[in-house]
Amino acid sequence: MVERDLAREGLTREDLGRERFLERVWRWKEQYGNIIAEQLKSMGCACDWDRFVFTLDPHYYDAVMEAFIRLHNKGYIYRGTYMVNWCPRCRTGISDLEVDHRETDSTLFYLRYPGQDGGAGIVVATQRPETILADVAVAVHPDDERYRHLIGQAVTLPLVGRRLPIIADRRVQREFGTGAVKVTPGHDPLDYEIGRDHGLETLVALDEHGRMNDLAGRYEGMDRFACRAAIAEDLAQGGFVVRTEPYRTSIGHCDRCGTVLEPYISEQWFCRMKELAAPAIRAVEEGRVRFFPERWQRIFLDWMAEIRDWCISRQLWWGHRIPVWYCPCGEIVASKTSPAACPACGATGLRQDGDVLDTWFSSALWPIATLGWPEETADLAYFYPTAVLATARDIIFLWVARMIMFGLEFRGDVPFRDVYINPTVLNIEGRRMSKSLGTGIDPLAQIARHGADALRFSLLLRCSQAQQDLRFSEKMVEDTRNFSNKIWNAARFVRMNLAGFRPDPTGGWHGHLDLADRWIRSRYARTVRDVTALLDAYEFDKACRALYDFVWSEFCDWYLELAKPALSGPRRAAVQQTLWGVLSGTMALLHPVMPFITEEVWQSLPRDHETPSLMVAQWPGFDPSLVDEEAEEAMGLLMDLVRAGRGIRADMHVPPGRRVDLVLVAPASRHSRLDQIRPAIAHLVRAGRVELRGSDGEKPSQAAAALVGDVEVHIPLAGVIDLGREMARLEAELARVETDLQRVRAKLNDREFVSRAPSEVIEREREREAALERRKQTVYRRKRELTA
RNA sequence: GGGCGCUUAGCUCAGCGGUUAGAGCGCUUGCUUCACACGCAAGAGGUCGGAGGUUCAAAUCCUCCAGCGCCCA
Repeated sequence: MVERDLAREGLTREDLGRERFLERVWRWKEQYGNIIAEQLKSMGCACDWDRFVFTLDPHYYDAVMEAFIRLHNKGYIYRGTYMVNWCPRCRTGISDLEVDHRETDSTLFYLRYPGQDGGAGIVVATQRPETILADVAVAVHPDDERYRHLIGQAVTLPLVGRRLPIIADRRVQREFGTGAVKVTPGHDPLDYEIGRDHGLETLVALDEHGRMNDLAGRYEGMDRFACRAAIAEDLAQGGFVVRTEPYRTSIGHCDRCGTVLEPYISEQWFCRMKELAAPAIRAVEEGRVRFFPERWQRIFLDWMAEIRDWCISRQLWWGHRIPVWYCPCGEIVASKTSPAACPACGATGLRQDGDVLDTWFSSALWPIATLGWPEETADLAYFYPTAVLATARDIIFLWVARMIMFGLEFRGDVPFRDVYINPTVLNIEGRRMSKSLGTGIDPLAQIARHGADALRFSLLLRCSQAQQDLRFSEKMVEDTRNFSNKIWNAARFVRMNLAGFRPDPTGGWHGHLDLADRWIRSRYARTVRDVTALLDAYEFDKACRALYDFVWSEFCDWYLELAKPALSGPRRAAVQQTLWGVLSGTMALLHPVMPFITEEVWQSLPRDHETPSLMVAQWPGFDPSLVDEEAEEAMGLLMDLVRAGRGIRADMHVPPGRRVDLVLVAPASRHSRLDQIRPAIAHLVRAGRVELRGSDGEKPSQAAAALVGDVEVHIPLAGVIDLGREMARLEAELARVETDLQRVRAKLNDREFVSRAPSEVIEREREREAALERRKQTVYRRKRELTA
């Protein structure tokens, strides 16, 4: 960023000088460096802010130096002249991982290099014609019949006139272009190897800024792309261009500034990876580090198996300086502190290496350096290895892998047990969020508008392990803001009704409980169990959904409605106990997802004041004694009956305010249960009276009806009922039943099904058939009654 | 070129061998019902990307194809 600012001012870091440049970087860091930390705080992330450190802080800096020296002394760090990825804008080498490969449209030039003997010579293909200035040979595959006779001969380099030998090498791809390639060891990694193995000279035609150098003759000083155009033109003029064709290829760009990279020969520091990678691979294979979603493990291992040495030096001014000193006598000293004198010749004033370390080198030490390494601190003993790293997939190789390797190397143990890879947040069109594209969403603005809880919930609700991306828009935050609102209002209702209530210190779970209390406590217990297991498995979307459904569709929609009448009756205390217990516990379950509202609600409820905050409260435990199958079944019946009653009301256009009567017709065996839920049904359907009749008794006339299992729900609508409408309802129901019946019977008549399917599946189909048949008869009877 | 992920209601996604495929949003209808209109109630809406195959049974397993996205070379 600082470099970018300077560029805008027309300055370079050399113009400023090292000291003033660093001053500026620090100023920038002070100003903007904490933005992410502030965002995390706004989002309610419970980080250990007391241990907030920066990798250039003195202690951390020292740890980085220590790590370098140890690896250097082990022989894992070496220096050499190699071809690296060079960014001409940043003027630094970068590692393979920082190369951003982009599919790009280019042009492939077919160039004729005339034979030295005056013959036709050979045609080579290239998409970087400017690099011919550094050509030293032409190579063909030794088995290529087309060129075998030319091996050992020579051609003339167009525009330059240099003699180029024709050599044979198995690394030449026969299918590419003409099968003959120009060899440019100074500007291509493969050519570099070929040149080395054939003892060819390495010529370089570019400087570190990506401009043509003195080797380029009259092109000297031109930018590489301008030169490409100029040379293409000159080659065409000279008749050397046989043809050109459009070509789509992958071109490396600098991942921080987007500049097209050049393969460039320079002296760099490398870290050997083989020895460091082996224990990391073993740790993952043995499950000492686990990935969630699991598929990332494969990707990690595949990459680790083919790991290459890591270019760790950067020609930048900002960072951890490489702790190596050079003496004019040729001695090289690696030392954490500046050596007073050369150990070999005694000379003073040794010169430190000008390069700094790749930032990922210091980042790789994060899990240990933040805990005090290299000292054996109490923090290290207590916290290491940590439990889980949550991060993004694009950083698995850059950071996760290196933390694991360094953790094992320097501390002898993995840095974390689990690695959770979150989905990448995309905008609603499925595009990556990026500041420069303007596709980003500012979390602080979202928080200001809808609250941090809504932002967190809306994101976590979409953190499914099934997907590697998540599409996101402000509308989604708004939707969960509504959930926050729902929680808030439910809590308000509970608080309003808790006057005079004191929580039972024994938990109060076993007072005088009604069906609804037993049901919601049972559902709550299951939610505790499910959510706990889901969070343990990093299934955040499912945990969120379970909580959302429980709070909204069960607690609010049903329990609160049933609590209303009960609160003014003799069971008030038991209902209060349930309201309080379930709501408090639910707030605890929701706390990791929505820390602010849950804390607020929890604090506003009666509680024991020994626990100061929900943050440190006990996580709700699963109480199997609360699970009540019978209550859940009874409540299921109640809900179905209520929905049936409401459905009739809506279908028959009964005005919402109007009380109706309900007649439940059912076998005598169902009566005691129906009797139990009768008041609740009346309340929820807004019925005046709910009457119970036996199946063999008289059915109400002039009524609309629906069927729930073996219970008929009738709503007498004398004078109001629309016979045509009710008949249409019955016809529709009959059609549904008939199709289902046909489907079931087709199955049961299939001999293969009956002989091969498991008996419980067949039994279930038989029961279904019987139930559908009963239903059909009932509808027929209703039709007869209506027309009678 | 190799690998991975995705394709289910208008949108965003669950479901991943066995009842009539679900949710939220959006849509339709009705409702100021004393926690909540950022709400309540009732509804409409899907040949589960395509083609084969395995199976008594496929959205779910296998193969191929197409499209979208990501990673590596």
